[in-house]
Amino acid sequence: MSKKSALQENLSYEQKFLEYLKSKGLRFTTERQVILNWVFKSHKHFEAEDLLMDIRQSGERVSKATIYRTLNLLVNCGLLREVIFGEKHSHYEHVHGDEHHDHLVCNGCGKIIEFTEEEIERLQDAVCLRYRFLPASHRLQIQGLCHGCQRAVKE
Amino acid sequence: MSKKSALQENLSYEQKFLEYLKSKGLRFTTERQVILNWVFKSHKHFEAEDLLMDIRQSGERVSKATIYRTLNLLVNCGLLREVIFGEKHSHYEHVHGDEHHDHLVCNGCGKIIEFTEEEIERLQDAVCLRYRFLPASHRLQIQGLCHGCQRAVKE
DNA sequence: CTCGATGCAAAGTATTTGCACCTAT
DNA sequence: ATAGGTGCAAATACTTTGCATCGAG
Repeated sequence: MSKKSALQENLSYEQKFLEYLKSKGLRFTTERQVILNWVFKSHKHFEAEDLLMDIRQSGERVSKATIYRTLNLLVNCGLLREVIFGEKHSHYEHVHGDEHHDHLVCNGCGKIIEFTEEEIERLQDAVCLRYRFLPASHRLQIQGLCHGCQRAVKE
Repeated sequence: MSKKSALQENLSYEQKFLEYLKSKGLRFTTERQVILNWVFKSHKHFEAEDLLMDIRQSGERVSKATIYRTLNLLVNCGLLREVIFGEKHSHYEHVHGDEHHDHLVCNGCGKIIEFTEEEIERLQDAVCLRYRFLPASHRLQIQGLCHGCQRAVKE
């Protein structure tokens, strides 16, 4: 299993999006191209507003409505996942193949730590089996204080 | 360990709320009394809107603003927990002592199945230890199809 | 050429807030 | 008496939608 280069990854995102659009009879517009590029330019979590700002600052121009419409498409085609961190607006992150991770959310500084724990995933499947439930996705997030913020509180 | 009667439980909720209010120099008003009664009248998950409707239909009168303000108090004093089911508005459920459960959410019929899995809780603590993270609360929810809805899809 | 896409502004939701009046303590 | 509380309506924050126009295939 060789690691894919950033370029290859980027191409595969575009590939996947193109296939999705074609399968639904939708079009690959300039705006969708621009948004796709920005979404996959960094690997951080982001919000619709962040994306809008970044694109505006770069000089390119896409309306807020189109941002929202396109983010929904990207979620539906499996390139993005919506992760909720307790705030009222949506946060998004990239989906990489089958890899799944969960989040530790610091109530102090807002930092988000990603972790994976195979055993928890396995136990979730066991729970689903027990209830004859067919899982499609899941979210696990633990809120608390990161190491740095614990020390800040003690002082 | 004897089971507490519904009456006893209800009293203990009121007790806890009263103590919380006193500790913060807040007042126990008629409106807060009414809301408290309705919140603990049933054991189901509910939303602010549900509560407002129920109270209005009963003939008692509390404004929407007061509902929201009081729900926040009840969350802060540990009597309610906010559970998020992917919708844009908040859902609440009762907190019973230390017992914690998580949710299976059916994308078909909206049914919510509660489950507890000690081992998952234990593994979460292990993860926190690994990252020197101090957990305060967590949410795990699995979305998918319940048994009934799986059959409906097959047909 | 045709139908889907875009931008804009208006409409929705869910929740919070400012303020004048009210009431528990 | 005096903070804190309440209702109301207006304000907010995020997201969706209607519609006239635009552009990809």
